[in-house]
Amino acid sequence: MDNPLTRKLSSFTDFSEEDTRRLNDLCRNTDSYISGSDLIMEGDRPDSVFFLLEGWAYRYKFLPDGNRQIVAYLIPGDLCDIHIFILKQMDHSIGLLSDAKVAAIPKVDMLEILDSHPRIAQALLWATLVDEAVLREWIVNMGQRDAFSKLAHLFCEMCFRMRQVGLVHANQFDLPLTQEQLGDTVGLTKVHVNRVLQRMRRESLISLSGKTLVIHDIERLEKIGEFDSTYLHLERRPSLSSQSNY
Amino acid sequence: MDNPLTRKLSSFTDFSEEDTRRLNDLCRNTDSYISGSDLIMEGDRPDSVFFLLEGWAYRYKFLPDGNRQIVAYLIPGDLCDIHIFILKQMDHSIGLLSDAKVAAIPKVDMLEILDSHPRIAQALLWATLVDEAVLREWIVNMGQRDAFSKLAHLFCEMCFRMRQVGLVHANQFDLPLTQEQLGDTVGLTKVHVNRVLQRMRRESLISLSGKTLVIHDIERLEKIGEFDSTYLHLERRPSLSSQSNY
DNA sequence: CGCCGCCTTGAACTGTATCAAGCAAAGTGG
DNA sequence: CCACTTTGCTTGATACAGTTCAAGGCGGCG
Repeated sequence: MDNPLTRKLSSFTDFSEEDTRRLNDLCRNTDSYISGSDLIMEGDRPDSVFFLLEGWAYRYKFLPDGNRQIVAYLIPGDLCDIHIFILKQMDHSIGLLSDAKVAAIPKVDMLEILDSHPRIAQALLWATLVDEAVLREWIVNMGQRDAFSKLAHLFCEMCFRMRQVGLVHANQFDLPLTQEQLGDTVGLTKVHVNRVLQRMRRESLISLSGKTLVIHDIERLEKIGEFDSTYLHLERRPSLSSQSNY
Repeated sequence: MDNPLTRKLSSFTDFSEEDTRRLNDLCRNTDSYISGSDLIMEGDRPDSVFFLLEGWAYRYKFLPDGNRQIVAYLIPGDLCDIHIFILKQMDHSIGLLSDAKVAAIPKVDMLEILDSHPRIAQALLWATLVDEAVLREWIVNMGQRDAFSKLAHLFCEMCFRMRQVGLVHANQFDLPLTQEQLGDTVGLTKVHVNRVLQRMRRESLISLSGKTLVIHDIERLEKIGEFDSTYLHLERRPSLSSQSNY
């Protein structure tokens, strides 16, 4: 019942009994993967949609010079490309940052659900639109903020997203990233990330050790990162009636 | 007939007579806007989908300090958020970079087409997935490349996109941007953009004056920008049969 | 004509990268 | 269970890409 997909999508709409049952069915058959493995590689043409139930994953691209850029994080409740079957091939890879539990939903099942459960279809569409909004906000982050603000913003975003799926307790949550990966996310070197983190600790903003982040002063962190959560579209829309599933 | 939407979407699929006619109908009623005006503002909840027929537009966000980040360019053939009616409000604004001709497609018409013309629906979905891929590539651009490569990459991307809609002739096309706007796109100051452009001119890579960009050596520019067009998904998929419209 | 937006140039400054080394914790294999 | 390796974190010194500030020029437009 209490699965992260249902939980996440519920912040967009209320599901019928039937909807909820269908969503839970989807998550019945799961596979376990170990940290560090890749779910999908650039160039692949997957025939299932992967849906993350436990653990963290990330989208990334490699560059000719061996550098890597992380372009998104996936946390429990997130889907890897609902409509991947439209494009010819993946233009990026998806790797796992922790051991993970994943449900692979065959294309046909996916299509059937999208057809027969408009409310679910709409909620999934909402989720992909939010993903897009997150990409835009990352561009803002990389283009306009200094190192300190960049990381502050990232931490705020992950806190909000993790909270949405019930994985934050007392402003504390899993963040299974190395400092180098943080750097590859916001376009900094690991050395500089290290120094920024130290400053954050010194200023009693956060604690980060092992794979756990504790945010001590979220208001201040939001201010520093110029974080405004509206782009996450967490609030319910006023009315959902009379909406097509597109 | 020869309208940029049809032309763009044709690079994804072949339309039937009926599809083409419907697409052309959409572009029958157009509005003209002048350069500098805003099509949609952050916070709006538009009830039409705007579709750009002539001219350039851009998505942008303002920051508390007054800085601006450009998060996308829209060129003829591009749509502003097909499914905007899913989200509660716009999380960014869309402004015009030149005088423009725009078709406003009422929500109901949009929904009707999506329902009754699966091939069009699929093509539009393809277009939004490409938009998303472009966002990811921009993140890579901002995170991993130096000023010279950033601008080289941007110019290559715009050249490919403009070519797709038939607006490039002899490697020359409209680029109605100030140096400051270029800077707001890739996260540089206008001063530095200026110096980079001068270097590009000195090295006979481009000419840029007025609002026209000429690329003299696209191969070299691609190499400098590490540009690889696969993320634009310009190639046809092998088979389009037996696909749902999702 | 005179103003204003945009481009250009120069000089000084700084945030972040680079390079290099050391250290601690966690695996790994014998 | 201990040596060994690996991986991630930390620190310092130095270098430079890109910023900031400031001023001048030029072309288009009211």
